[in-house]
Parts: sequence; C-alpha cells; structure tokens
Amino acid sequence: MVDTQRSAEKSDERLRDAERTRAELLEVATEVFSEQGYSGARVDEIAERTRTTKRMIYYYFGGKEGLYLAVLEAAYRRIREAEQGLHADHLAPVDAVRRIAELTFDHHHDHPGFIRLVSVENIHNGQHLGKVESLRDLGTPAASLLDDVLARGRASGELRGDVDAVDVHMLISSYCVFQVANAATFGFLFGRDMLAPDVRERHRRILGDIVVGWLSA
Amino acid sequence: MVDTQRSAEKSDERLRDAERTRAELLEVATEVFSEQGYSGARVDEIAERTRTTKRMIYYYFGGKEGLYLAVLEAAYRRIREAEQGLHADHLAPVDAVRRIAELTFDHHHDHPGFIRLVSVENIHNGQHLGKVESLRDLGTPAASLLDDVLARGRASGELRGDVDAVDVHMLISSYCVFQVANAATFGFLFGRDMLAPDVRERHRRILGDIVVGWLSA
DNA sequence: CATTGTATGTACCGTTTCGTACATTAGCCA
DNA sequence: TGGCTAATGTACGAAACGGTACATACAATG
Repeated sequence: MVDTQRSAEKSDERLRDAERTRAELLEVATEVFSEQGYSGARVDEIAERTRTTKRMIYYYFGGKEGLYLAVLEAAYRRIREAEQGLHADHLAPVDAVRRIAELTFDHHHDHPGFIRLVSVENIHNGQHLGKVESLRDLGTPAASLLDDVLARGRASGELRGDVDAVDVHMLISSYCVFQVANAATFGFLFGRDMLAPDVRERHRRILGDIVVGWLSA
Repeated sequence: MVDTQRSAEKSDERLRDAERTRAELLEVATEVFSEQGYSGARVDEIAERTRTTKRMIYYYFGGKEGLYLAVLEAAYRRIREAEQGLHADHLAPVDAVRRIAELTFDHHHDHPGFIRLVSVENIHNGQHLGKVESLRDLGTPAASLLDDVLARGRASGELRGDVDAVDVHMLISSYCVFQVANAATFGFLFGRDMLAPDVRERHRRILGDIVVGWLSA
C-alpha cells in the first residue's frame, strides 16, 4: 500500500527528496556559517557545497537569514539533547560535579562548530537568537541538573551550600568555550596548541580540580 | 621658527592633519569591526563615521585588511600597556593572585570592544594576527607576572607549587572573556543580565574565590 | 612668496552577492 | 496512466561593495 519506491525507512537516492535537501542544506550551512561568520558566509558557497542549488535555500528557508536561524535552532536543539543524556544521580555529589564538568568539556571539544556558531551569534549581540521562540529557557535543564547535585551535596554536607547552580554552569562553560573559541589567539600568544591531546587532557583534569575545589565544603 | 599654526602641542583643528585622520580612522574602525565582524564591517560605513573619506583608508592603510590589521595591533598594544601597569610584588602571594584576577576582570568589562575584536579574530582562526610580527610573544608579560607571584607563594608555602602560570592565566582569561563575549547568548538562555552592576560584582568576587581556592596550598 | 610634495575630495569602475522570474521535471494519487 | 503539485534547475537582475583614477588644495620649506 505504501512503499512504492522507498524501501523500509532509509529511502536512498530519490532525485527529489525535500527532507534530504533540507537536511543537506542545513548541514553545510552550519559548517560555512561557523567557519566564516554570518556576513562572511556566502549563499552561493553554501549552495555549491551541496548537491542542490541556491534556489532551494530561498524555497525552504526564505533567504540567508532564515537559513541562519534554522542553523542556530538545530544546533541548540542538538546541544539540549546531549545534555539530557547526561545523568549524574547515581554518583556521589563530588564525583557528579567532576563528571558534569568533564563531560561538558568533552562535548565542547567534540563540537567546535557549535561553539564557533555561538561566537558568531554573540558578535551580532544575539539578535537572531532572540527571534527563535523555541529556544527560550533552553538553559534550564543544564541548570537544574547542577541544582540537583548541589542540593544533594548540601544535604550530605559534602558540598558548600552558598553557591548558585547557574554560577557553576557559567564557570564550566566559560572554561570549555574558551578552549575552543579562543584556541587560535591564545595559542598564538602563548605558543600553546590548545587542541593537542596531552594539553587537552591536562586542561580537562584542571577544570575538574577547580570545580571540585570550589564547591567542596 | 616653528609654530606657524600649531600652538604648543595639541594643535587644534587644522584642515589637514595626517595624525588626526589616521587616529580617527583607527578609532572608528575599531568600533565598526568589533560591532560587525570583519566581513560585516563596511568600508563605506567606517569612512562615513569619520570626518574624512574612504579614500584615506586606502591612502593610509592600503585597504580594508590593512586597516583591520592596524586595528588589531593597536588594540593588543593597549592591552599590553595596561598589563604592564599591573604591579603585585608588594602584596602577599594570596592577595596578589586575587588582585590580578580582579583587575583582569575589570579590564575586560571596561574594554568590551577589544574582547569582541578577539572573538572576531578567532572566527577567522587568527589568520590576521599571525601577520602582525610585532605581536609575537605578547603574552609573555602576563605569564611572567603570574609566574613571579606563584614562585613567591611556593617559596613561602602559601601557594601550591605544581601549577603552571599559563594555566592560571587561562582560567582567569576564560572566565573574564566569557562574561563579555558571551553575554548575549548566555544572558538570553539563563535570563541573566551579565552586565548589571550587582551581577558583575558577584562574578568578580567568585572569580577571586575560585583562583585563590585553586592555588592555595 | 613661490614651490613642491603631502594630504584630501569626487566620481567612477568592475565584481561580488543576495535574491528572483521563468521554465521544467519528478513523483504522488485518483 | 494521466494529470497535478511539490520540488528543482537556469539564467539573470539590481544593489552593495571594495577599490582606484584623477583632480586639487593645504602647508612646510627655502
């Protein structure tokens, strides 16, 4: 009844496939915007790097800005999903905060494109982000995860109780974001390759030490 | 013999003044580049915001990229000067590190344009920064200042001795840079105005606590 | 005060870049 | 299987943008 051309779920290589075209456009656009910034990105370049044409950008996203908004939304949505997969309730409070810090660290290093996108958006004062309604309160999950751990630590006396979860998150974020977003200039000024495996490993451990040290009662 | 038009030193309002034109161009360009990014900045807009014309950008800086390089160099030079005015050798090691952290914090908040410029440069992978020979090893002063304090602390037993000065500097920088560079997106996601005076004051104190806590033996 | 080179203004050019009008085809459904 | 619509390709246009040729006026110098 169904299934004329498409076999199972992964329909492969139809000439016309709205979903595939949209997805490919989005993927390539994410790369280009994060590499060149919003103004630096060229609509023609994005199109050339896909199997479709510029025409489709206007057909599906309305224009350059629409495409950028879609990229932002998709990127943040992916982050949210990653955060939701982060469980720490089976660990002792001290171990849990270190775990959260380290996983956040890894996540940032593994998704430099997203970090760069955030930098781009900040250059433009977050003016696009504000337009995407669906991203309101996207930070809440991350904060409440930390909040839970802090509460448990306070109760058990292992963690100090006078620290705000968002402040903790900011410390972790700032450290992780910097590693990726400022690797070029910091690396240049201090002759340090921030992405080298051994350097990365040390930074990771240091972050854990700092967070645990700060929060320990 | 001298002094036909110019009175004393601050010659005021000659119609032709190379220094003034150059300086004004540089100042406005710093603003525009930090507001719009490299690609987003328009040569015409920069010119319009000064009392001179686009022609002068090409006359003095060769072009858009030359102007951007000059902006970068001037901005980093200013930072270096600020750092050199930072003395901490009269303070006890623990107080010294807190002082350095807090002054760095203030400096970042007071010069958002520079921070944004660094972000812009990182989006472009520091490709321009590498072209400015005069900026090699610009990080050294900041690192050695911290290095001295750490050495004193290690000698007196007040600070732990197994921490690298550059790592300390990176912690401080990351925290300070994030405050300014990511104020828009972080503020939006967590509903927090990063630039509000009371928030700023708390962040400042927290940074000091973290650094001192980490380094204390 | 005449001369000369630095500094500046105007008008313009060629290219890039975002966006669109128009034509066309693939694939779903009756 | 034939028609209808969603999807796609091509070619082009208009404005923006970086850059430059040419003309000119100011100011230091002898």
